[in-house]
Amino acid sequence: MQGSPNKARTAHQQSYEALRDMILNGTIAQGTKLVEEKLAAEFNLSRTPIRESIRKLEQEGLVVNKRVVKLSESDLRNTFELRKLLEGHAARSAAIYLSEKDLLRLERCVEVGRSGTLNEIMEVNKEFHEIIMHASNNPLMIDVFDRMQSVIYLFRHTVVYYHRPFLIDEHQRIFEAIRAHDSDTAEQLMKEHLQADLDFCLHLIR
Amino acid sequence: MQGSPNKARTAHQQSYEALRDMILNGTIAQGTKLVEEKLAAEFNLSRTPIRESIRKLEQEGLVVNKRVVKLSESDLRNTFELRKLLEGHAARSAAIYLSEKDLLRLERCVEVGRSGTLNEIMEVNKEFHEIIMHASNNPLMIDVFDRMQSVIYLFRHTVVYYHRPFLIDEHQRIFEAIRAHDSDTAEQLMKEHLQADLDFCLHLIR
DNA sequence: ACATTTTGTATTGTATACAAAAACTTTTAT
DNA sequence: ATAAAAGTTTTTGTATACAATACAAAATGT
Repeated sequence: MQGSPNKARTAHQQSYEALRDMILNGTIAQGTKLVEEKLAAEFNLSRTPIRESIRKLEQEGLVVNKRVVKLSESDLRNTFELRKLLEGHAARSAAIYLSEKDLLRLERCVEVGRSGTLNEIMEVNKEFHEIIMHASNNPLMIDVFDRMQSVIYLFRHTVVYYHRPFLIDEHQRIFEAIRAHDSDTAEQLMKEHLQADLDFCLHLIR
Repeated sequence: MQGSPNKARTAHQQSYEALRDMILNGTIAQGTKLVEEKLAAEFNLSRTPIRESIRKLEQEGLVVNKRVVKLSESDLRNTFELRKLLEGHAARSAAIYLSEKDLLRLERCVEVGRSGTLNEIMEVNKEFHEIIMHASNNPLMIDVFDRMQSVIYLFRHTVVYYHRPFLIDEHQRIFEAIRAHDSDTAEQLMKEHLQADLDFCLHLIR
């Protein structure tokens, strides 16, 4: 999909992605004011495409009032509350509708989660949740989920990096509930899983 | 806050609102291609602010690929599925946390819903759902809800205009469940209420 | 010393011009 | 007549200039 490092992208797309990545990996610190002209100079562009990038980042919630967000504890809580709703619902759908092919993909995510490198684990963690979210079959919900990804990323980083215990065991149990078409359990386990993520994050940031 | 009809809004804010309203009330037909220069001429502005307006409408889902959306049956279903999730959850919170003041406001919405003019009914219908949504106390969810408003509006119009039966009765029962702090019932009733809305809309558009 | 106005500077908002790309037409070859 | 190619027009993307606004600092009066 987006894997091809296609150079035929427009300037504002490129600068958007570059800016987003810089925010996500901390190159641009939280709270920094984004000044159009400065960034334009830095990227060797005019203000016009930079402007659009910033607007998009604002829509995503990564920029508020021209400043890079400072994520607070309540942002964390709010994000996970919404995730529990969306992904809980999606897990339920997955238990009913998920294809054989996607079941195998899920299983592989669990396996790699046990044996992979740190980067691989982060990768399959993301994939695990994506596969389930897409099972909702509701493009609107998927879109909301996608919009949250950047913010989620900032947190997920900590979760995996600090090796949260039982993370993969929880994935495994969710996977099994989905495979068994047990929708109530799948939803329940997904919500508990996200709650555990939240608790772990909260524990870390204090 | 925003009640003051302040004329100190920027050009792109004004053109955004104007465009949105034109789409919502059908002045601009669904499927119409939005051409920046044409609109700029029409509004006596340059392309720059128009561009921003269109981008924002795209984020809201009212414009796709430079064309005004044609809402399909599955858009309708997807929207209501997400609403059930968000507003069901909010109704639950409302049953637990809603203030006396907001309870009174809710009650008034039900009353005006029985006795008001068509415009008043549409107004309080919106307010009823807003009060409950805000009880979620989750700005992120409220934001998602707000973003859906334009699309919801297009549908709500039909629902009230064609006098869906039992609409106010359902509001009344939801209100009573909230007042009684019965969160399970409140959530359940809200979901049923939205499902009934959906069914009514589906019935109409066929 | 404190509040208030004035001035200057930084930053965003808007208009305009031109280049690149996309969408349409017409022409040409099969 | 149809499909490909070339050309034409429309539309979008980007750069730049200037105007309006917001912000901070200095100056002025109390």
